[in-house]
Amino acid sequence: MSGEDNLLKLVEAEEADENDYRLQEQVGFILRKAHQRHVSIFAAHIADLTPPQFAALAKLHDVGETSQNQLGSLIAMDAATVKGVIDRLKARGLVELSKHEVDKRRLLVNLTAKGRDAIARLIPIARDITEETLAPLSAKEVATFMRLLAKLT
Amino acid sequence: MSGEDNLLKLVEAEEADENDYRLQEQVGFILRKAHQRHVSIFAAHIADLTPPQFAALAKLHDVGETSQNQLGSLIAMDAATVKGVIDRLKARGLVELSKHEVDKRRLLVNLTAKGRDAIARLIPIARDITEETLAPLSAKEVATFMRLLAKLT
DNA sequence: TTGATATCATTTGCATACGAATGAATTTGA
DNA sequence: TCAAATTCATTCGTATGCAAATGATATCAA
Repeated sequence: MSGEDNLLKLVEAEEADENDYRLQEQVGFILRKAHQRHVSIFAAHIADLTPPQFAALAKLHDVGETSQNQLGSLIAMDAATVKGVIDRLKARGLVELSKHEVDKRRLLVNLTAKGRDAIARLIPIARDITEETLAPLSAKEVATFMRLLAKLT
Repeated sequence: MSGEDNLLKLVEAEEADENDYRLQEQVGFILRKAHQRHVSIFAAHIADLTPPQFAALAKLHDVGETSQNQLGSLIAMDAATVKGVIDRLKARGLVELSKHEVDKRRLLVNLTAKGRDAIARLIPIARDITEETLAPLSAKEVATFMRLLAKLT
């Protein structure tokens, strides 16, 4: 085999490599689609709340009063994002805000009675949403998938 | 055991059920976090393009000229979203638009020379991004995870 | 004590993401 | 054929999501 042949093969290999890139098989692309599907299932069951809004209420229900930023870190939202979510929940009377007595930087967030009612009503529905999202998998597959997905975060 | 006891147990069971809801273990919540992590890894490797923009270029590189909506369906974006993405790629000279000669409703999208150069340069980096995203998993786990993730879409 | 750091929150700007409404062009079907 | 339905694209409104800049407060350290 000549040197030219080797060079040609090398070039072809590189080009094949590039032509071979399959977007549909990349983890980021599928992750984005899986997330979209989940959001769509969520919306079909809970029309008046988004997943981030639900997450904020569920976490407040779980831990009680917290500061806005602390809540954000508990539900994986940066300060700018959590502010918008909390503002909208406040506008709807589901949470209420107050100032921290000691640390004047902190903005405390609490569920209102209406917020507590809402989250109590929605949690059983949220279970259905989880179930429907995972419906394409068998019970065993669900366990495997959740274990591996958790490793990716 | 009295009837009151049974009723009490039932009520407690329901409340325990609700108190037991663990947001951090729900597939939607973890999916959102996994997606966030991927986007962050992507941004660390490719600063001047978002994942959706990259997806549009990669798909155009793959299939060649298509209509805007067709491209959207290939990369899982609705019409409103894909318009914004393509507008920004056009503004940067990475794609060009033209009207379909026969079907005057259609807006055709093509890579420019600059767009082709960009995607050719970025595809190897995109492979690194996929690899880093999946780095917490072993090779075997990657195969399992990708198989199950694909079943969810 | 006080100056440097760090934390909490807000604001701005940009980029998805999608429902709903609209308009133009095409296709279908009675 | 022609009215109804469909498709393609655009626009508007709302909601994440994040980087960067800013201001107020709190903490740390020399």
